[in-house]
Amino acid sequence: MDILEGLNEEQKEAVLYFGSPLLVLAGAGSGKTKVITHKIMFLVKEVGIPLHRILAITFTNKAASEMKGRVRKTLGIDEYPPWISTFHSISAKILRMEAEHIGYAPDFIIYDEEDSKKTIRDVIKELDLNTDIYKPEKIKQIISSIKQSLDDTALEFYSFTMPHLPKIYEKYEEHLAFSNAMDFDDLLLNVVKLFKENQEILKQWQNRFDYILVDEYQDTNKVQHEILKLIVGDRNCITVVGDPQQCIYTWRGANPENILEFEQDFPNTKIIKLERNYRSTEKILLVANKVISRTKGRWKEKVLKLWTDRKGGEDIYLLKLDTDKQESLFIGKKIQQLIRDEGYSYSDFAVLIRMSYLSRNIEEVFVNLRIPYQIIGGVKFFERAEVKDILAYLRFALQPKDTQAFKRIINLPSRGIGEKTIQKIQSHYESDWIQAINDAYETFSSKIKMRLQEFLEIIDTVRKYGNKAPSEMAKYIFDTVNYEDYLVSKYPNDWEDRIANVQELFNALKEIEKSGKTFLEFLEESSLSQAQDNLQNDNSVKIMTVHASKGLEFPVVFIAGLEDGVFPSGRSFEDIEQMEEERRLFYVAVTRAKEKLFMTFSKLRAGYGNQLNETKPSRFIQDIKDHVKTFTAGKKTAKVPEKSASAYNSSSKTQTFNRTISDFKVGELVKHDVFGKGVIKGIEGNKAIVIFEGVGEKKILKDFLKR
DNA sequence: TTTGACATCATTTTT
DNA sequence: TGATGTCAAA
Repeated sequence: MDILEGLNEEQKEAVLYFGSPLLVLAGAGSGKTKVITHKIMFLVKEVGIPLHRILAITFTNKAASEMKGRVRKTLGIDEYPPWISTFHSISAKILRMEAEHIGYAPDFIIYDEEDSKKTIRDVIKELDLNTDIYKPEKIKQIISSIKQSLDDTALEFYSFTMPHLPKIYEKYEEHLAFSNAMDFDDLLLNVVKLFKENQEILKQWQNRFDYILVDEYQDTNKVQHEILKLIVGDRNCITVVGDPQQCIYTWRGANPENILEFEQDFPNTKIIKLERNYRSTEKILLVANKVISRTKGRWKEKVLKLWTDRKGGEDIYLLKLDTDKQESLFIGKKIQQLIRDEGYSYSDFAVLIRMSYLSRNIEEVFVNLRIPYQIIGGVKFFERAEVKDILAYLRFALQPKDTQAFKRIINLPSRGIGEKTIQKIQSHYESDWIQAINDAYETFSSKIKMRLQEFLEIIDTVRKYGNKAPSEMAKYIFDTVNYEDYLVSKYPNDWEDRIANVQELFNALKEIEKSGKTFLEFLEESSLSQAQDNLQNDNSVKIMTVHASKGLEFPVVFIAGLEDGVFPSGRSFEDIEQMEEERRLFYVAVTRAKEKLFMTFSKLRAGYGNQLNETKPSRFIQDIKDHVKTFTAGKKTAKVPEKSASAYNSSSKTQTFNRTISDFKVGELVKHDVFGKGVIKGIEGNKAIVIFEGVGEKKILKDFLKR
């Protein structure tokens, strides 16, 4: 395959540019991943850089593995490129190799969000502080933002209201250290520390890579930026690709301005803009451009303006519904209708939402309508309590320093070991929890001794075989602790689903035995797994948060819940910066659509419990209302332009759905609103197989055929 | 000391 | 809805 095949002028320029740092400002759907893949080809084939000396950083694991596959295929090689990965995975890889230099054992454990929060809660309790002032959630956020920004002024700032904050921070770090654990932020931060404190090691890592590429650069934070700066050094070997308008992770330390300041850190930066969009219709892009042109950001003049030569396109609809149930129902029915009428399949659709809990209604309706769907995001597989429980046993056996794993399982299922016993054990802690139990052992009553003995025996067995046969050990744990009974009594409503999840965990563990991966590698992968990683290419409608939709595209997109307080989120009301991010988020949502775009909002929406609350339409609607067809479902209201409402009604296929029709015969000539003329090839129940002129064969509900 | 029943609370987005 | 905190009984 030719390196420049199928690329436009700007893309070619970006691929071939070499000699100084390159910043590619690439709008949504402008082919930025393509540019990166082709650039890797160029570097290997033309510049002569060995593939394993190229470091390519993507935003998701899924993007990484897709890129790996593509590079492998286009270069016609067998092995997978080793250094295409996410920031977090690469950092973990580096830290495993260099752990000793920063005072960690190489088998450190990665604490997920829940583990970290629990650790902070423990610390706050230990220090006997008031949890109304010292809220674990908030404190986790503060610590996280400090670690992400390499700047501890926030510590001072919040110390006015929380004088013990520095103490909590310090204790939290201590806890992590003695658990031989790192939180997500540490994975990045420790790489910076490692490189800054060990010039020799930094040099070695610089020497490992001849070129560095970064995708989705707009969502990198300060630490990630720092890692890049360190690895690149004073060489000219970096290309970053991104779009400030798609920066949606400022709450994780990213900043749309970072990308614009790239030039300052990397002198002689060449900038190439990709504004030609290959994804969406002109009408969709018009709305997208409208949304983002209202931005108040300082970098307003640098906004990319997307254009396409896919002129026209289908109208974009904005629907107002009475209740959230109706909203879901509309979406479901519309999907079915488009499948029937226009030959779409389930996998062509995505429903985008601002918050994961909005998926519940939609899910319910889809179940009723028998629409196959997949929810991406929400509670992830490895975050499910039952999965974490079993994994915690394995984790603890592997790493008996792991405090959160220990606390999770020591009394699960209940074996009569409560808070006091744990405290006593903790007071004997020196090297790890097993040692602590043994040292505290003699102080306990015979009953507790027995229980601890049982626990230690389980752990001992798992320790012996855990690495070789993790799936066997998972089953062993499941049986020995009567985990099934525990699930049944704790979750009388959905224990079956939960057992199925455990079953799935067994399978996943079996897989690693086959693939030759270690259990530690598996653990690492699972803790760094992302929402998109589970995305399957099956024939189902995808329901996901806008965040999870980053980088994806779909022929038909629904954006649900366009209400003030939902989208934009109520949390963003007082903060201009946050509101700007909501706007960018909306922009990302709109630009996922290739052909059709529907936006919906509901007058009433259920909050927690099941209480219906009145809503206000999203303020973003104001910006786009001239470019979309608005209508109200059900009753017409005065506010809706007469024309639009009637336009919908006349074009609404659902209205014509119940026509009674006499039977068609094979060979009969028919007409269809969308596909035009055709001839019936066969009949299957209420559907007909029709060959349409210039369209081909389609299965169509007879109701939609005319003679 | 531990457990389980009950009340109360809050919900963005995620590596 | 579900997760967490509080309190009295075992």
